[in-house]
Amino acid sequence: MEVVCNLLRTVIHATPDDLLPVVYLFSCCIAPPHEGLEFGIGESTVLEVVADAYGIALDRIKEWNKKDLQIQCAEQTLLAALGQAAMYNEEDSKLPPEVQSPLEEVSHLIEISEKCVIARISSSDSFLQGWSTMLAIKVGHGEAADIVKQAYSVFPDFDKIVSALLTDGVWLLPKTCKFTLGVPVHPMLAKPINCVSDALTKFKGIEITCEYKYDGERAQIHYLENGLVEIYSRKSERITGKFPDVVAAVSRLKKIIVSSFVLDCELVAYDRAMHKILILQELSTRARKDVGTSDIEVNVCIFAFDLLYLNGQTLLQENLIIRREHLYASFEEESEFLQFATSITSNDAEEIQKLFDKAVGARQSIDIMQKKPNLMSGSKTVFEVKASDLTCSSEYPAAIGLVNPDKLLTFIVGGGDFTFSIKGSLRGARLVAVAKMYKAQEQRKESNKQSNMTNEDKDGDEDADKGDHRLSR
DNA sequence: CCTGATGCGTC
DNA sequence: GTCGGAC
DNA sequence: GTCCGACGACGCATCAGG
Repeated sequence: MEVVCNLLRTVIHATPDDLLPVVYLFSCCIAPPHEGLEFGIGESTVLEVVADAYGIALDRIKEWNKKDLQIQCAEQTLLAALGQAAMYNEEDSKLPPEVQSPLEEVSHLIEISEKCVIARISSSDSFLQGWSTMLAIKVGHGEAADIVKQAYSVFPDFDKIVSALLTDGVWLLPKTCKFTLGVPVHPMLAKPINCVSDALTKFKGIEITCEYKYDGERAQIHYLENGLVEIYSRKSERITGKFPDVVAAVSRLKKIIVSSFVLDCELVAYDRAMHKILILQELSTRARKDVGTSDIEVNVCIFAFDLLYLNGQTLLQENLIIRREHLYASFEEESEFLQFATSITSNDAEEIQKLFDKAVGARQSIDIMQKKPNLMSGSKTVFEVKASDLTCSSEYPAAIGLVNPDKLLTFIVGGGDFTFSIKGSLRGARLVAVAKMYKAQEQRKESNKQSNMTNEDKDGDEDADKGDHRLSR
């Protein structure tokens, strides 16, 4: 924590322009999730790079990978290893004496990087903690962390948040970075419990509200003033192209008075002839890219359960009951296309149990959930902000670097930038960059080691490491 | 052109 | 989505 | 309790190889 704090402090003082890259470095991503920028590096890629960098046959690497090497979380591992390797300084650059073969060296790097990654990621939002702690120190207040977290949960865009922080400071953050149409807010997730009575115990004395949790795909639908529609998935990926029918339905079924909205809903496969909900598996057979309205085979019904934004104004500060009223008032139900999620508000155990049984009995794939207490008690705090809301997507946990708009891939490591221009396809270009990076690092270490070894022992594959190089935790 | 391996998203 | 370990 | 990783099933998208 202190290290993170000092790092950020130093960056802000010395090279404020680097703050954004550093923030991305810490937050394990290269762009806001809805922009769809990804590294696209998987396990096989890592193996290729490793093979290439060491001049070892790919087949052999693959064999090792099966048995001894245990490369997991490929992208995270490799990138972290690269970053860590690049950060070696004179004192630290010595490999342990037992590390002899290239394979062991790779394993060693992976091991180091694993620690690095764990240290960073396992403290949940260490980046934000450091951030906010630092800011809190700066302004002599302990609330900074919450403000930053709140801002990010509602407006997950570091580009804007960082620049707003630098120019206007943390206290204005709620104003400079607020919920914005077209930027998906982190969805509120349900938390599993064992039975209805557990929930009642937990929420004792608080009025609660319950609703069906339909078995489909979570969607957050943004409708802009100009009629443009965007749909975002649970992980804030833009999935508009997968659901042209939903775009049409939502445009048609919004009431006249509605000029813009953000609808939180579940997209459920639906048999319109039979008026029947279909299982999730049916939904998953839909094509995903550039779907035309005419070639849709599996229809969906929108089960709407929340309205986060309406006619130019956020509803996030309202409680769930109010938001529901807005929801009901803003759309026409049409059973084949859009339905409101079945719900009741009650603290009577039997009534709730009845709804639960109905959900289970009538439609096997539907269960029931309870919203968070502050959402149903009329509290002003609508979207509870937790550390988990800030967790980066697990898919790309350790992106070291970022892709600039001008198509440069930049690695920010070891106090220096390594920039490679992108040629050809993005994917291929990234691989080249990674490979170059790796080789450059190799050379650096080579010259550091000097005295040791005449050359890399390319054939040093004998029995590799029996030690525990696995990435266990 | 088809096919299997791989990647990656959904739950 | 579930599970279980760490705090 | 909370957080966060590992884990599983499934199906589309993509691409290398035949």
